[in-house]
Amino acid sequence: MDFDNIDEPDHEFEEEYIRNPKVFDGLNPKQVEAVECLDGPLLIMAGAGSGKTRVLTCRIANLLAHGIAPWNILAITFTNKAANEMKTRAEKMIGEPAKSVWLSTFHSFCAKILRFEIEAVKGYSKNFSIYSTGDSKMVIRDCVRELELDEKRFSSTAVQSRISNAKNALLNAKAYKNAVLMSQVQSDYEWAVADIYELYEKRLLALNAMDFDDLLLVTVRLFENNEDILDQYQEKFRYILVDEYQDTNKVQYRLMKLLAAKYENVCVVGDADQSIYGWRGADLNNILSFEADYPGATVIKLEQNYRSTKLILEAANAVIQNNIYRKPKNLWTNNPEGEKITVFEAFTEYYEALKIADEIKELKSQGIPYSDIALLYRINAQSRSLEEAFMRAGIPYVIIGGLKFYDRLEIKNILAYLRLISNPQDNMSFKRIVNVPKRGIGTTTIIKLQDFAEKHEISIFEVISNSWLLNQIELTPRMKQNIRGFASFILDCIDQKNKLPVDEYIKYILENSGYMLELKTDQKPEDEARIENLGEFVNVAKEFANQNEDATLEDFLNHISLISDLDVINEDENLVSLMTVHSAKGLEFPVVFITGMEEGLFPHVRSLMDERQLEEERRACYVAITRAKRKLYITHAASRSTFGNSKKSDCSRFLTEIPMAYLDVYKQLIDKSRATPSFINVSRSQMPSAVKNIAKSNTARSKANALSLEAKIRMKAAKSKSKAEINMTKRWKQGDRIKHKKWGEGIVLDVYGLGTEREMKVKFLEEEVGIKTLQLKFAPIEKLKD
DNA sequence: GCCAGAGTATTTTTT
DNA sequence: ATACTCTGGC
Repeated sequence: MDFDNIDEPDHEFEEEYIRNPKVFDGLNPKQVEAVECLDGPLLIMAGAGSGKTRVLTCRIANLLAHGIAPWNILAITFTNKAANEMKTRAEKMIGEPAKSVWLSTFHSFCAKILRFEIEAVKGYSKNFSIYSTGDSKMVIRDCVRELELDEKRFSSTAVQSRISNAKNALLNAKAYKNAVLMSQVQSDYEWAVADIYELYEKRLLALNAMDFDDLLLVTVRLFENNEDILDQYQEKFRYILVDEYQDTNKVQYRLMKLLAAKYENVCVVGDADQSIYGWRGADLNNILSFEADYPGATVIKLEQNYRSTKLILEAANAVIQNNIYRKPKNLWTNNPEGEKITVFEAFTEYYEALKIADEIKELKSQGIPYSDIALLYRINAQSRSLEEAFMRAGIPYVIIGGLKFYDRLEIKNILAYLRLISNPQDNMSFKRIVNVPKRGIGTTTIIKLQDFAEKHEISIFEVISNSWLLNQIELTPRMKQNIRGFASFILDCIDQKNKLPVDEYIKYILENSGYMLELKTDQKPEDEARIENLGEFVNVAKEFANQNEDATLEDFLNHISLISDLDVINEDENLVSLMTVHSAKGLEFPVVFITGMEEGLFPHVRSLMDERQLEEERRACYVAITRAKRKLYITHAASRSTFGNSKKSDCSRFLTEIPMAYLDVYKQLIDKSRATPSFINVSRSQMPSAVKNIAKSNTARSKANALSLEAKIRMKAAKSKSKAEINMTKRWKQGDRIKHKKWGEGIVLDVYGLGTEREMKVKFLEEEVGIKTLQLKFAPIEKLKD
C-alpha cells in the first residue's frame, strides 16, 4: 500500500492569505477563509474529513493572534474526546495561552458555570451532586414506587427517557404537565409520567442533585432569569465556537443563542450528513436555519476530504445519496484511489469475530500496528464476541466507551462516599454506601431512618449525625452504635476534606472506611479486579490533583461525573480500538472494520418502521465508512444470536447500496475439518466455478435489493406526481427559499411524509409568523431562486 | 440482616 | 446468555 502522501493537504492557496504562517500553514483557500473570518456569525459546513478540527484550532490561534484574550473565547464540543483533542492541538500550536481558553463539552461548561452561579437558583447549593443516568433511574424508580404505579409499565428506563426528552425540549415538570393537559390525546400514561416527573424534580432538589439534562436546563433558566449574570458571561465569552452543531438540541441551541446574543461572534461547525443524535433531541433545524437565525451570517463550505481514499469516499457518497431528506453536497478528494473494500460474510457472529482476528494478525504481519485499526459496531452488546475472539488470538485491544467508568460497582461506591461527604443531603449516595462495607445496617433500618427524615424534611445524614434526632427512632442500642460509628466516620472525613490532595484523600477513605479491608479479606473472585479498578481510580485522582493544584473535592467530582470512559486513549499503547459507531464520530483510523452489517442490526430493528430514523441509521453508516483512511472492511454474519437463540439475518441494505465494483467479497466455506474458518473470494473477477452459483445469487440479490429500493423511491415520486398539484411535482428540500401568498418569504426547515400527505415545515422571515407546517397539496407557495 | 437460588428483563446509539 | 431484582429460609 502506498499512502505516504495521504495526509498532505493542498498548497494551492493564494499568497495574500498568508499572514501568520503558523496559523495558516497548509490550509486550503476555503479553510483560510474560515480561519480569517473572526467577527460576526459564521457557519462552516464541514464534510467528513475536511480538516474541521484543524480549522477550529487555527481559528482560535488566529483570534489570539489578533489580540483577543484567551479567556474571552469559548469553544464547545460534544464529547470529552473531542474537547481533549482540540485542547492538545491548540496547546501545541499556541502554547501556554491556549490553556486559558474555555474549551469544554456542553455539560462540563454548564457544570462549571453552575458551581459559580448556583446561589442564584433557588433551592440548590454549590456542592450539588451530578447524577449519572443510572443514579437518576434509581431516583425515578423510587418515585414510581412512591406513587404506587406499576413498575413494569413505568420502567425507570422508559420514564427516564420521557423526562429526558422533556428536559431537552426545555420543559420542566410544570410545563410538561401543561403540555399533556393541552394535547389532544391525553393518555393516562402521559399523565402518570407527568406526575413522576413532578415528584422526581422535587426529589432531586431535596437531594441537592442534578441529572445530566438539568445541567443544561438549569443553566438556561439561570441566564433567562438573571440578566446581570447573563450579561457578565456575554461579556466574557465574546467569541464562541460550537463544534458538531448538527447535534445540538433545543436546550443547547437556546444556551448558545443567549450567550451569543450580544456580540454575535458565533462560529458553528457541522455536517448535516453526520447528524446521528436525533434520538436524544438533536434538531437538524438548528444548523439548517442558522442563516435565518443570524441574518448576514457568513457561510463557508469545506468539501475537500483529506482523510480517505477515493474509493472509500465514493462508497460513503453512494450510501448517503439514498437519503431523501438531504441537501446534496459534493465531497471530493485528491487522495489515491486506494484498495477495494473487503467484505466478509461469515456463518455466525462467532466466525465473523474469528475471521476479523485472523485478518488483523495478517495486517500486523504486514507491519500495520494494532493502534491503526478500529472495529466499529452498532450496539455495545456486539463487543462481546469480538472480545472473546481477540482474547483467544492474543490481540491487545481497548474498548472505548461502553463499559462506563462510573458504572462499575466499586467506582460507584467510592464516588458515593465522596458525594455524601461533599453533599450530605445526597440520600442516594448515603443509601448506597451506608452498608458498604457491611456494618450491619440493613434495609429495614434504612427505611426507618428515611421515613423519619422525610417526615421532618431533613436529610438522612442529618438524622444520624445528631444523637438527639437518632434517639427519636426506635432502634436497638446495638444498631444505634453501628449507625453512630458510620456517622462519625463521615463527619471525620468531612473534617479532613481538602486537607489532603484528592488521591491521598481517596486512599484515606478506602482504608478507614474498611471497604478496602473487606475487599481484601472476602475471597470473592471479582474482588481482585475491584481492587485494581480502585487503584486505577486513585491514579486518575492523582493525575487530576497534579494538573489542578488547588482543586477541591467538588472540582474533582465535577470532572469525574462528566467523564464517560477512561478517555485518555493511550496512544503509545499498541491496541486495537473497539467502539460503537456513535463514539467513533470525530475519529479516524487507517484501517476500519465495520461489523454486523445486517438488516435489523445496522440498520437497527427499532428504526425500520420510521423513514426518518432509517435515514439517521444511514447517516450513522456514513459516519462509520468515513472514519477509514486507507482500508475498509465490512463484515456480516448469516445468522446471529440474541438473547441466547440464533436468528438468520440478511446483509444490510447499506452494503447493497455500495456499487459491487468497489467491493471484494469473501464468503465463508463449509469446512468443518478446519479450526480456522476458510473464506473464498466471490467477486466476479476471480470467481472459481465451484462457487459461481453462490456468487451469482449473491449479486442477483444485491441487484434486486438495489432495484427494489430504487423502485420504491420512484414509486414515491410517481405517487406524488399523480396528485398533479404543481407543488407536488417540485422537489422541495431543506434550505429552499420559498414565498407564501399570505406569509411572505421563508426557509424550508423540513420536508416529510409521502404522496398527498407530504408536508413541510417552513420558517418565515416575518417574526410574528414564525414556523408553520404546510400541506404541499394546498399551500399557495412558490420556490425562489437562491 | 444475610445469602443463595429463582425469576426477570435486557440490546440502540451518549453527556 | 447474562445481569439484576426478589424471595424465603437461616
